[in-house]
Amino acid sequence: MKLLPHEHARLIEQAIRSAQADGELPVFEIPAIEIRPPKKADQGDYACAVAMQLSKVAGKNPSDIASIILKHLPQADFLSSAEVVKPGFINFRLNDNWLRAQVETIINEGEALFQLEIGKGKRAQVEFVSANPTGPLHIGRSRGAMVGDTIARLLEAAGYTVEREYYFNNAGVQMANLGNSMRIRYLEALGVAVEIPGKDDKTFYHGEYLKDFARNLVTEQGDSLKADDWKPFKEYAEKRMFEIIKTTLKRVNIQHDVFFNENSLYESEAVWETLKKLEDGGNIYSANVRENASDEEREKGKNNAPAKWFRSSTYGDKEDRVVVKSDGSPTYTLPDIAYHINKLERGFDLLVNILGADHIVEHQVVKYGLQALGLDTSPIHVIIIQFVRLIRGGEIDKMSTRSGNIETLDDLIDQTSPDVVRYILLARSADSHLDFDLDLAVKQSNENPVYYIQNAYVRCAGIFREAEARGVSDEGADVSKLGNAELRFLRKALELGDIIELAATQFEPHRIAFYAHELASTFHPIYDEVRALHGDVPLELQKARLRFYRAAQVVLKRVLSLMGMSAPERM
RNA sequence: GCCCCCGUAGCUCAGUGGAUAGAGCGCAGCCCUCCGGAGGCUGAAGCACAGGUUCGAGUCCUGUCGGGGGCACCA
Repeated sequence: MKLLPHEHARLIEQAIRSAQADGELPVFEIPAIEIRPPKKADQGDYACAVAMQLSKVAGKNPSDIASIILKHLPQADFLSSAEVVKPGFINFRLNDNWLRAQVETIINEGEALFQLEIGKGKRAQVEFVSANPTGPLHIGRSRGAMVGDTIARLLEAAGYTVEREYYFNNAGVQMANLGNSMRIRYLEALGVAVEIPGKDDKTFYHGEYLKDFARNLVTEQGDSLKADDWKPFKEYAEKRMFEIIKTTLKRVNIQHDVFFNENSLYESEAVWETLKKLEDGGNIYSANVRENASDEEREKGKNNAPAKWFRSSTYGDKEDRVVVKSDGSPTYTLPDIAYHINKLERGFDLLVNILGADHIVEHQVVKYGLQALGLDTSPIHVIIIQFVRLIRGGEIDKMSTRSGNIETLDDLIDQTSPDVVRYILLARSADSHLDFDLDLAVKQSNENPVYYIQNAYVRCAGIFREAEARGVSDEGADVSKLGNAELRFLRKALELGDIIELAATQFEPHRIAFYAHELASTFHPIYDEVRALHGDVPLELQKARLRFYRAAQVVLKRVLSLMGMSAPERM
């Protein structure tokens, strides 16, 4: 299906070239031509402001330029008119018959509606969630989950072959803490007198889930692990936790293709090879404090054994970073650089990484590391997600996995629905903080935009149930009978391709969420106004309108599926 | 102190350097003898402040003020 802004832009470009060939416009380099629907319907269906931009290089006033462009504008089947307006806008109107014919095009394309070719033959990877399996997913992570999965869906729609990846750290301190916590719960479940660490002990995971695991483990293994250290407990808890996380994600339609664990970077020696490469490039030095440290830091670190520092300041960092601690173990940074090297080596054309706002600095350091190794970081795109605050009873509810007082994604789904959770977490720009008002999401779920959007689809489904009961079919319908109301919806429907393109290339999945709402709010008045099966409507018109609702249903379903939401047949 | 994000309607947020800045919730009214009410229509109400760039700024730049987050030999 055509992307109309590109089609219009091509016409204008041809017109400018033609005018230049005729000497009506001077020769200049033609800029990227932006076409978009104007804010007001009476300004046409698409508009172009290029004449204003060209005023200086062309040495003419915008209106004259626009008129010249118009004079040279080639014919196009989708256009009915083009006109020059005040300062120099060129406003286009779509041809109504062409628009009506799009009903059939939409139905034919079906679930592949606006399947684009931007990423044709290219492979993309989206890494998201990537939470360590130390507890159930909480709302903070969930936002990245919805954003990441929706970006993946949009990239697929843009033509990419997409892999969803989950990176987790099963080598670090947190996982050892998990093992220790599990071990304590296991001993507790056995009836051994163990001291349960207090709430302020940040090395202990207080969640109820570990108690459950412990009871299961006692059932499975009895007291045979009584004398073991944390390791088998970590293995057990990790495995169980992942089952839970995967199950939770599946509830909201998310499935990763690859689970990549940090351990494998140690097993393959990639971590140490990365260190070696950095050392070979002269990027590493050994010292007890960083070079250029302040007196205060120097004093504080003077008794430290030497650590290995990455001279990231060479690449623009404000200070150097430790990559190997004085005890010889690497910080998170080193395996993370190794991981990104691994990603780049896997040959993806596009690497999208969804991170929480607390990872900005870390990611910068990784990037400096890759640059130090002379790698091209241009395929990597990082999407920083701002925090989610849970609002309950008008109060801000701070979330932390380790406090035990967590609001999990599962809880949230239980209290609302997978579709509601997906939509609310998606319908916000990643740059904005998101206040998730739990009371509102639960109490007012009947007035939720999610239902408003889905109801548009449900209404189509209802019409077809009724049509079937009455024996009315849309086979062989004559879409030329469709009226202005239906045309309004079709115009909006044809913007879907532009939204997919924009959202996929800019990694802004919230755009599809807002579009979905706009599309629904275009639909509902029409549904009120355009009766398909009413007794007063002639049969041929009934068929044509049914055909229209068939197309509307296709568009609505496509939009819902791009957001990973269901398209229910009934409410 | 330094770094990142945000300041748009009473609240929560959209808005790609273009024309008269949009939605949801809330508020004030109105509409269902419909195949289909988790619906439709109308109204009140807004770009934090000050400079700058530009033919044109909510959008870009600088500063001020306000809110959130980050500044470990944690991950």
